[in-house]
Amino acid sequence: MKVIFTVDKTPTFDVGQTLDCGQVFRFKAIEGGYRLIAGRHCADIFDLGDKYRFECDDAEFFRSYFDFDTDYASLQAECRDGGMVSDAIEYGGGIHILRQDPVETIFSFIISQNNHIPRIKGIIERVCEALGENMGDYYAFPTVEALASVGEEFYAKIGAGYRAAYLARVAKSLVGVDVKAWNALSTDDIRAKLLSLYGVGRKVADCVLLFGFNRFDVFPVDTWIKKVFEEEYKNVPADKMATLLIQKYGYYAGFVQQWLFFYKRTKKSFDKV
DNA sequence: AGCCAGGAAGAAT
DNA sequence: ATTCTTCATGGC
Repeated sequence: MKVIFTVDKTPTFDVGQTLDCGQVFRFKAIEGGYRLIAGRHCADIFDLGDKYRFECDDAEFFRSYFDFDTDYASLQAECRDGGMVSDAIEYGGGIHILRQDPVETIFSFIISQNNHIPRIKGIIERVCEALGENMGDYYAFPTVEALASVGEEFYAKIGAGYRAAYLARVAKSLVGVDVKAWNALSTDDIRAKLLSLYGVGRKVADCVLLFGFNRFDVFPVDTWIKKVFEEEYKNVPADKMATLLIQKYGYYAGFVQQWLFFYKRTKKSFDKV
């Protein structure tokens, strides 16, 4: 925890929005900002009003992780529709889509299924405390070997519920697999590999594609997104709905999904728009 | 107290 | 190929 750098707060970058839009779970509020843990790295991020001060162990890691090289302003300009998407961008335009580790996102989003965010965070934290390397004042996300060194009983004991069997089995099936190498494949081919993992369906696969592989021609459909489009696509199954929304929003579907998700989940007056 | 949570597997139809 | 049921647990 020795490297320090600052980043401007702009209309297209807000740390609070970026962390709270549901894409990442290992963060918490601290005095004056947030503590974020990603993989084996940690950053304390302080809100200085007009900028953010990052105190971390690896500046290059977090500069890449926060996706500062993407031009969000022109991205947003292309996505504005004068309607719902424009409103969502107006509300959550400070969101950046993080560049997370694929294996960490696989496990995190298996845990997330049919679950609450506070509980998801608790389960992930207990897994890291038990199996991750002690980095001093935090725990690294465990290696797949560590995750595979325990069985279903462990994951049940730390509160994963019926997802315990999924976690144990996926851990063992990923030992020795170079998941990052899947990046060379097409979005559809990566999705097929993800769907072959026990406990990974279309929704979790699309979250991993978006947050772990940074593929934006995906549209994860969950209960909140269903609410957004309930009139437009009523009685359409979630995975078919995802396909329709990808056709509708094209290459930027993933960004649109995040803006709409954040807007619907956090803005109470959304329905009156 | 009940209902719901960023779903998916397996069975039934 | 599509729909229904079940799954474990905590937060609200």
